[in-house]
This record gives sequence, structure tokens and C-alpha cells, in this order.
Amino acid sequence: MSRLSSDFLPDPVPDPLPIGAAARASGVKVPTIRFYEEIGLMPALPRTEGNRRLYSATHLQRLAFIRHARELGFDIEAIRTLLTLQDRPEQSCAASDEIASARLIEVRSRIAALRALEAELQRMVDGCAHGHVAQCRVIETLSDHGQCQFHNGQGENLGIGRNSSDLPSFSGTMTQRF
Amino acid sequence: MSRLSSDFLPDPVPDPLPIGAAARASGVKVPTIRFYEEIGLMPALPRTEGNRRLYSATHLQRLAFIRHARELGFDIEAIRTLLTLQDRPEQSCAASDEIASARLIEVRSRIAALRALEAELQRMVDGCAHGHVAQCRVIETLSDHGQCQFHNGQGENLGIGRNSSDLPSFSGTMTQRF
DNA sequence: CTTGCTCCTCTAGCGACCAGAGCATCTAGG
DNA sequence: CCTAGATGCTCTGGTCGCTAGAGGAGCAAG
Repeated sequence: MSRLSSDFLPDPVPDPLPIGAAARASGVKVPTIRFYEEIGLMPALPRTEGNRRLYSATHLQRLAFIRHARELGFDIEAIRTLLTLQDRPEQSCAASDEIASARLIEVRSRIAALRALEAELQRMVDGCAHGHVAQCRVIETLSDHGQCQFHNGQGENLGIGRNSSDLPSFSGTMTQRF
Repeated sequence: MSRLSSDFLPDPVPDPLPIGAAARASGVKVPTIRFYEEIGLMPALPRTEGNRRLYSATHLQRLAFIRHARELGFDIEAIRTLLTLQDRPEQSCAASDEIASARLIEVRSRIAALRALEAELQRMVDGCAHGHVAQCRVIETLSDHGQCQFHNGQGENLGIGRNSSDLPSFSGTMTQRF
């Protein structure tokens, strides 16, 4: 017998899927699924005799959960917490509420920062006379080491970290930034 | 003579700085300055006899330019282009205009995406009854594999790449995300 | 001469994956 | 039964823009 569910007993689980089908079903790419297993977001999976992973409906739900959470910009650690909370439905949801609220605050300050960015970029582009570089507002603005909207001090702390990517991929073919 | 500018001749350059002082003056951190040299954003610098880098006013301007461009979210390749444009003031500024406009478009679609995010997070948090996890709107929303605002298909292409960090660091002590 | 600071190079790591090599396994058709 | 092609496996290394730390050398003041 080469399948997990016996051939004579009625299937207890409605057909576990191999990783490729699980990827198509969940919208999470194959290497990413394996990555989630590696870092422990997904459990160690049951395998076929040929060592291939099998994904049950429960696993697919978990993948969809992770995917949705990633789309909302939660980082892996937050998702780890949210998943353990999900597994214990009798607990208080204060923790998950806090995680979501924190993310909301993050997103809002990020929007505010981006709006300031937008304004300065707009000014740069509007001011460009489409002549040559010597009078270009874009280059001039960048060269100007006077103040601008955001880095009014010497860049002390805008509350902006280096690795903050707001919205993750799931975009498949896009590799270039944004 | 241990300094580049002679002691009897009048200084042709108003005192080049060592890297630490250059970092303080430009707001770019020491390892980051070295990194910029390594990747060719900064030129190979003149050194003292003791092999220490020396930064002239021109170098400091270049660092400030890079810093400001990074604050506006331009990536290294864009900055490389902008710098070569700056070095040739007689050229057309069409290229720099295009780079800035592209960035502006990026920022705007990013803001739009974040606003959708904000809305869904808000709904999640508002819906949380602060009871236990079983009825928690946060967990429920994440678990729900039906549609939400953004991933209405199966996450084909939101125009959102994986490595898109909008606003870089210069924040010094912050290492955690955002 | 020593202390303590700055500087040097080099290597490794972050987050959240993606790409590809080299091999094994499965499945459909002949 | 055999084979071709799709799919799976593990492992290594790359992405971006830095940051951290080791281990050593230079340098200015006391």
C-alpha cells in the first residue's frame, strides 16, 4: 500500500494533497511552504512512503491563515503567536487583539511617513523644468543638505526600521522591487 | 608628515575628516559609509599614511546626497544613476525626472495598499469583543479563507514585491522592524 | 609607555523568501 | 513492463541594505 489512507478502510481524511497542489490551493508557493515548515510555522508533515509531504484540509487552512496574516503584514513571530492562540480557543483574545492593534498603529505611521515622502517627491517632480541637470529640481533637492520635511534633525529616529516591508509577496512572477 | 595637506603650504582643502567625523557630519553611519564605498557609490577614498580614509567636503556632500535619496526610498541602483547624472550637469534631466516620477508612483500605490490594509485591520480590531479566542474577530478573519479586500483572487499580482522597503533606516538604535 | 579611543579588514547575520543543482519518485501512455 | 516528463526531495547560495562583532593596528593625551 502506497498511500497513507488504506484502500479498504473508508478514507478518514478527504485526500491529502502533495505540495504542488497544496500550493495551488492555498496560494502559497512551494518553496515558501517548505520554508514555513522549516521555521516551524507549519508542523512536520506526514509523508508518503516515497518521502513526499501530504497536506490535509487542516494544513491547507493553516496555510491560508498564514498567507492572510502575511498579506496583512504581520511578521513571522506575530503569526506564530496568532497560530498558537488559534489552537487554544478558550483563551482570552487580548493577545491577538494587541498584535492586530500594534500592526494597525504601524500601518498608520507608515502611511503618514509615506505621505510626507509623496509630498516631497511631488515637489521635486513638479519643480523639474525638463531642462538639463544643472537646473534640475530633482538633483538639486537631493544635493541640498538643508532641511526637508522628514530629516529635520540629523535623522535621529523616524520610527522607521530597515527591514520593514509592509506588504509581502504572493505575487509570483514579480521579482524586482515593488 | 602624517597628514595629506602639508603643514607649511596653505590648505587647499579645508581639512578632510576621518570616517567617524564624516559619519557625524553626514548622518550616515560608519559601517554604512564603508559599505557605500564597497559597492561603488562612494569613490575609493584618499588615505592617510596609516591607511585611514579621509573625507573632503565634496565627499560629505556626496554622502548627504545619498542619504537624502535613501530617505526618499530610492534604491541603490537609482542613486547610482542619480549620482552620475549629478556629475554631468549639462545633460538632460529627463532621466532623473523619470526616476523620481517612478518612485512617486511606487509611493502612491504603496499608500493605497496600506490604506486597504488599515481598513481591514481596523475592522478586525473593532470587531474584537475582547472575549476569548473562539469568538475573536481577529483570529476569525485570518482563518476565513473567503475573500477580503485585497486578495480577492488567489493573490495573483498586487504589484507588491517582496523586497520593497519604503523607508530606510538612519535610525541608529532601532533594529527591530519598523 | 600606557591607556583608551578610533580605525582597519573580514566574516557572518537579519527577514522572508527565491533560484537552481542534482537526484529520487510518481504517473500516464505505449 | 518500460519510459518520458512532471513533480518531488535536499542542499547551497543569492536577494537588499545594511548591522554586528572579532581581531588587530594606529593615534593622541597623560
